[in-house]
This record gives sequence, structure tokens and C-alpha cells, in this order.
Amino acid sequence: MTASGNVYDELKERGFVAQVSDEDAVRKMLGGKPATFYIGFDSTAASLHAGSLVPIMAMVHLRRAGHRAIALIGGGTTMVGDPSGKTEMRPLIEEETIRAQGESIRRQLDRYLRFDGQGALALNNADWLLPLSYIPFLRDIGRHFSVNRMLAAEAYRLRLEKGLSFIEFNYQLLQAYDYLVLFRRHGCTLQMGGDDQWGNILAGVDLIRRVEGAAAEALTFPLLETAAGSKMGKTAQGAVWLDGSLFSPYDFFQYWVNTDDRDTGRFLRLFTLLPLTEIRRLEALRGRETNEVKRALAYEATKLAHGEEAARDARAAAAAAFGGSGEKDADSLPTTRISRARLEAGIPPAELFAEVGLTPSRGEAKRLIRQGGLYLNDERVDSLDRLVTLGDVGGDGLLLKAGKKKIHRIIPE
RNA sequence: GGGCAGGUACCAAAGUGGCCAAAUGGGGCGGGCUGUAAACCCGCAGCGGAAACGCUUCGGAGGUUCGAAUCCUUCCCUGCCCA
Repeated sequence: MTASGNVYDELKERGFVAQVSDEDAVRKMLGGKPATFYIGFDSTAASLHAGSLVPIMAMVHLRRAGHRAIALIGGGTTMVGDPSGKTEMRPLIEEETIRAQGESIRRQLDRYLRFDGQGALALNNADWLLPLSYIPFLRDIGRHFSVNRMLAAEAYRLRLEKGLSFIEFNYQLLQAYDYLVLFRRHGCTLQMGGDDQWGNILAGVDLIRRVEGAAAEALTFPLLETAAGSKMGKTAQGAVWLDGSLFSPYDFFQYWVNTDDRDTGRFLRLFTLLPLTEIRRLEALRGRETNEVKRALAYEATKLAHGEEAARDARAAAAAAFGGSGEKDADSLPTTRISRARLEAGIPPAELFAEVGLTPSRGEAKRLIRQGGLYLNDERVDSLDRLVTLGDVGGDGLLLKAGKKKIHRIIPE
């Protein structure tokens, strides 16, 4: 907590604030009695990813300060697709898929927010969007929107060059309408979202003013990029999913450990609940010690996403893999069991590495062998036809490494 | 609906009958240096194969040809202009 004790100031200090409609009004709202706010999550995938952690953590902070959180699952809006900031149209998603994905997103959010129907609730805009009638909607809501103004918006600029279909052009109306519905039904007076949502959120603010004559506020979070300039929450292999079956807690932990030095302070503020005083201490550390800091970041973030036990396991596995400090635990490493018989016969290394998923194909494994990038028990594999046999297996099994960081363990059975 | 320009690998973008598994850039991956960081240097690059070589790929489907990403037909998609 900051000196003022106002969550708004805490959010700001932690780097959550990109734009606010009316800073004084928002500070006042969040400094007083419980206010109701919402953030929308479209159901475009079966899992949220690390990028979604910014809005999630913002909700967690506000919730801890006693405000009422509404997580709005975009079961209706996902049927349409948000063009904001996108270079091209997304393929439409099947209704059934959207429903299922929305449900799993709701479950993920529950980990962080604990939906209790009081201080935190999960709603789905499919409930009011899907039954809408076209003509009444146009007359009641559509008339408040200026096409001229929408076309001038930054969020559409790219799309005006590359093409924007009418269905996507409607997205903003639906999101604005969501805000209106939540204002009416739940007294929601603050909508937050990524900075690319600024236009959509303001459209809702305007709509509420026009039809209800009331003030509602908007707050956006910065769109994060890593110091290296890549999008937060994405790796070359794909998204850093919050779902442990899509992206293991171990990999999740490692993702954070591999944070760029320049990002650690920023990330500690955004992605952990550590007090600011502690964060300031940690980010002052330099050199080799920054690895300590990154482990703290990784541990906290993993704990929030997967629970304390998974976080401890991931930390132990990382220690085993990299020989760092902390308890080591080879059992926590990703492991595959291979029959004794196959090992006795001997397995070509490329086959083995590809089989356990350390390399996408045998060809890639061979490429790595030629480049000296594959290791058996930390010894470089120097030949394509040196077979892996039972003799290579030690007490903790057989350790495979692709590059210095991707690790897998083999246990005979 | 008409005219024009396009659809190539993760992205961008060359290639316009054989020398193309496909230039180049970015990204990626590996090695080196380091701190599981950054920067920098070197290298790799469809799948299978030790290799020879084989197989699949240039929006989809057909066709011409000894041979097609390249030519023809047709369909789908996108942008621009006109309606």
C-alpha cells in the first residue's frame, strides 16, 4: 500500500495506468466506499495467457481494497470479433467453441478472483447480447454512434488501409452496450482494459452519459512489451498460457526467470503482490544477484497462477536443472518413461529427443547435434549414431538437454 | 455486378517453365562470451535418411508439359477504383 492508502495510487505506482478518463474522479471513487468495476475477457482461446495477467492483477488489487469486481466473459462479443489494433480480421469462431472457451476462462479467473457472487462476480455478455433484436438495437443504441468519429479512431487506422468488415465495425457498439447494461444492472462505474480498448471503453462512457445522463469512468493499462520489444506473454513457440496443461508450471516459472534484466522491476510491480518496499529492495540488486530477483518474480507469479505447491515444485526442478541454490528435485523435471527393452537395444539420440518433444522433429534434433546443442547427462552428443542405452541411465534417470535450457528426464521402466 | 492488382515458408518479401526445398530481411534455434540477462561474434534452417537420395510444400481443385511456385481452366479469399 502506498502512503495515501488509496488503491488508485497503488495501481499507478505499480505501473498499471496508461490512460484515465478523469483521474480525480477515479481516485475518489477508489478511495471511498466499495465501487463496482468491470473488465471484459473475450473467449478467443481456451486459456488466458501471460498478457492477460495485467488486467487480472489489477482486478486482484481492487478486490483486495474492497471493491466489487465483475469479470465479463465475452461470450457475445467474441461472436463478432474486436478489430481494435489488429492488422487483419480473425476467423469467426463457432458458437459452441466460444461457450466452452468462455467457461474455461471463467475457471481460470476464479483462481485469482474467487467468484462469490458478492465481491467478485463472473457474467457473460452472451446473456444479453445474443437475444438482441437488430432494429430496436439500432434505434436505441446505434443512433448514438457517429461513424465519422469511429472512423477517425486510431484503433481502426490500420484496418482502414487493410480492410474492415461491417461485423467487426459493430464491435464497439456491443462493448459500449455492455458497459451500459452493467451500469444499469450493477451500478458499475468503471471499466478497465488494455490500452487498445481505450476507444471502446470511452464509447461506453459516452453512451452512459447520453442515455442515462450519468458519469462513468475509463482506465486503461499499458500494452506491455518486453524490453527486447516483443509482445508480452508470447514466445516464439506461442503464448505463455495460464493453463497448466497447455503450458506447464515449470515452463511458466522458467518464462519469468528468463525475464530481461531491464524488465524485472516493472514485472515485479505488475505480476506479484510483493510490497513496493520489498520490490524496491529487489530491483536494486545487480549482476549475478538479479537471478535471485528473477526467481522471486517467477515464484510469486507461478504461485498466483498454479498455487504454492506447483510453484515450489517448479522452483525445485529449476534448481535441479540449473544447479542453482535451493532444494533440488529431479522428480519435478518433465519426465518420460521408456521401456528397458528399448533402451537395451539402444535408441538413436535424434529419435529420442524428438520423441520426448525436446525437438519438433528428428531433423531438428540432427541439426542440433551437428551444432553441438544436444546433451546427455550434460555431455554433448557428438555423433548422430551414438546410441542411447541403459548404460547412460544414472540414479536420477537420464537427463536430456536441448540447448542449455530445455530439459527432459528419461526413466526406464 | 464491372475493371484492376494481389494470395509464396513464422512474418514481410523476391522468384514468373528445369540451375527452386524456393533469394533477402526480421524473427527463431544452436554454439561462443556471460549471470538461466542484454549486447556482440559464429553457425543452422521442410519431413525422412549416416549419406546417396526419396517424399510433401508456393490460396483450393483440375489441366498442359519429359518437367510447374512459374502456363491454362475454374473456384475461394483480399485490397483499390467504378456501380
